[in-house]
Amino acid sequence: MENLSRKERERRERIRHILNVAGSLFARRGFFKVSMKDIAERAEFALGTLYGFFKGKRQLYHQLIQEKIDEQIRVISEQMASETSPVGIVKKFIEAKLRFFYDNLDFVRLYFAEMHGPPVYGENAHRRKYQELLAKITSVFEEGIKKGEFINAPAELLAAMLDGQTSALAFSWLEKTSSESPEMEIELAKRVLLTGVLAKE
Amino acid sequence: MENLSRKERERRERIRHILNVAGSLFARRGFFKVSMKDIAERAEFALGTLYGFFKGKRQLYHQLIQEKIDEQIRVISEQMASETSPVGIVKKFIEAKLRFFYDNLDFVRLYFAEMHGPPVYGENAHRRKYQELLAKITSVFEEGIKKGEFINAPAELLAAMLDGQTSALAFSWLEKTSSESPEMEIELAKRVLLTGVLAKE
Amino acid sequence: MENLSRKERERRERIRHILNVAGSLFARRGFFKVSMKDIAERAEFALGTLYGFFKGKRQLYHQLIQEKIDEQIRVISEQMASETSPVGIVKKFIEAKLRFFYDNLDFVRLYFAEMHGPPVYGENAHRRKYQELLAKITSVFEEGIKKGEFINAPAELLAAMLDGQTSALAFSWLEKTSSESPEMEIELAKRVLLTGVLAKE
Amino acid sequence: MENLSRKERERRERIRHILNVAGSLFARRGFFKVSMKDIAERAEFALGTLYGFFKGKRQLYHQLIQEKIDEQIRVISEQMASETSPVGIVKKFIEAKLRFFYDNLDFVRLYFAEMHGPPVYGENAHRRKYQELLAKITSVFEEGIKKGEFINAPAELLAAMLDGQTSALAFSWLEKTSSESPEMEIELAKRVLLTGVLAKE
DNA sequence: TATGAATGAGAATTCATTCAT
DNA sequence: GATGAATGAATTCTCATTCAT
Repeated sequence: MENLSRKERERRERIRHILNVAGSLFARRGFFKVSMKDIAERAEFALGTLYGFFKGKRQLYHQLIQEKIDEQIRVISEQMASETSPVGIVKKFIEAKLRFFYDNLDFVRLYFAEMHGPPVYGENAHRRKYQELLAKITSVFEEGIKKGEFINAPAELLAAMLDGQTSALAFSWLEKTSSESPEMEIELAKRVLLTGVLAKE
Repeated sequence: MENLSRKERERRERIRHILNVAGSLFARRGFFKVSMKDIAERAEFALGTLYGFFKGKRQLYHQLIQEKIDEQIRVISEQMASETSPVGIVKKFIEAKLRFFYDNLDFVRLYFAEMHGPPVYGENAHRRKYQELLAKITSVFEEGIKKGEFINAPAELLAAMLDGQTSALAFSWLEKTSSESPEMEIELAKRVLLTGVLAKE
Repeated sequence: MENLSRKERERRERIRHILNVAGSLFARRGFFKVSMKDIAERAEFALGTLYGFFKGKRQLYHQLIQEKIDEQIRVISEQMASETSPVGIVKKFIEAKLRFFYDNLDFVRLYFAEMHGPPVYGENAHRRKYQELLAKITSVFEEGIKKGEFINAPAELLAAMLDGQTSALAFSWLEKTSSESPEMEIELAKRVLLTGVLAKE
Repeated sequence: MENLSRKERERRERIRHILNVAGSLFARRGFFKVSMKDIAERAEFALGTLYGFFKGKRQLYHQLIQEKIDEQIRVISEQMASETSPVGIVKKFIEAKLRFFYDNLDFVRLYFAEMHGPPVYGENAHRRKYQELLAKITSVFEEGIKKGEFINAPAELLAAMLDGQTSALAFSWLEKTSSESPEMEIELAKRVLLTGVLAKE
């Protein structure tokens, strides 16, 4: 994995650099309000140079989202795999998702735009990928329901609510001055999802 | 309020018609993939005519979102006002929000794009308005916490989670074949928010 | 055919005007050395305006060639139809082709570029059309050979030679100061084709 | 002429190789649809390396055409020099030109593009060179006319027709499955030029 | 008021050429 | 010399907006 020539290493660094710059711009302004010239200027490359790294604007954007979503799914899936009980898995999902978003705040808006916004292009490969993760959560809920751990309700709605709840917490970080760590939100999300907001009398 | 000349009434009808057409297009394709010509054709007006009704594309979009969000906020606020206890108000919020989205499915995507996506233009007056509603919910939670009805937790996070949870349910309607009524989702949202997903042994 | 609104008539005039301007530029500089901006400037329209008349540069060029070649084929075919004997038809072809080129000197270079040059785009619909005309000439030669009017030789080669000979005469007009009329060339072409260049002793 | 260092010999071989590759590409796609990168890839050199051999794309193309046309003119002129009578010289021209094109089919299209198409660049040195050859043919016709061998007609038109006729035959090879040898076309061209297509009764 | 042709600024992309390695 | 990454000018095409009819 490290048998890369200096050339190749530098190339990857540059691609990484451009993707970071582009990600930050896309997150702030959205796909259509960012021009290739904008990206080139911020990345300190000439306009034409970008086309040596990426086939075009679409592909650049695609790759950017792809990599992050893949990473997100991988990280979350790994965490979930460390647990066996449905409740445990769901807790891990909350933990992993919030931690990932906390470490990738720029990505939060891109994620929302791509998952919930109008399609940037015809493609929606990313949505499908993430929905596979949600499908996994759905089956975890199904199993939990069967085992009597969870209330009897449509599992895919439970999964959607879980996802919406955690996303909303991540989104709140964008608008407020961010806290030191995501721990509080993680604990809160677990607690509210599992036992609700009602105080037990 | 009805002392309107025929001319004026017709004008409003046309504006309404154009906004509906535009809303449907924006929801499907997003602001930047819809041209004024598209809107004009679908609305069966000439391109230039749109500029007699709206100052420009921005303003048209702005007004479209504005009206819907205002209506949404008004409807939800009214419902909430019919209750007095914090728990009751929160339940009403869930009911009203989901019902509104259910009746305005086109608006769900616009809402997501506008609230969570990158700003279409510099403006974000709408977000602020909706956040006032969330602020209201936040203070409801605060009151509920003080009264011992809700668990002790940052109220604005509880509000965010509530909002995310309900939005996720609305969003699920976009992707699945829609059900006959939003009742099931309303009940589920209330139950999960209040008492969580854990089955009581 | 004349029930055209003023609007429509003006539109056609403008299209005609642009095609003329473009034809002159393409003839002088070739497809790739003429930009849409060049055409717009010469036609005294704004760049974007061209796209209201033509789908794009390809289509503009395509239409330009198409119309001229269609007209050329129509004119030549009509003339040929006025004769019945193979020799008479071939003479008419020479007359009509040279006269057409004489009246459309700009088109001569476009014709050469399109018929003999590398394909401007994948398309070669024009070539095929003209080759249908050549095929007609070929069968005229075949008939003439059968009737004993023409020497016994591959008819398609006779057709090719006839075509090359006349094209060369038309091409000579581009480089020299043009003569008053094409009559001399027409007579010469007929004579040389039919009886050759050798003086009878 | 052979006192060349190995270095210099290799250099010339490489130039030859690149010119061949480029000629094949230009013939197929035309000057503007072939990029230096295309040529470099096909020639298995790095892009920048081409600029060590040629000043630029123009010059490469220029040299390619130049060499071929020079060779063609040289070969044809040599053949023509072996005869003394005007008729004999004209026959030799036909023979030599057709044979040259038959042996250099790739060149046929380049020749047409360069001689009859719009100028690739401002230059037309090649046309002038070839026209010197045609001028030679013209004076051969003039002499033949004076001697009573040829019909009395503008000699430069006779030369043009001869050239057009032979070119058309060469061009026919591009579109049909090529024959084994150019002999038939050579004999046909001579016969038709000299005595026409009419059968003698 | 309604129309839609005209405008031109702005965006993506290509490619000949240069130059540091 | 050879390499190919970097450059940026040039080109095609789109579309919000204006304005004469």
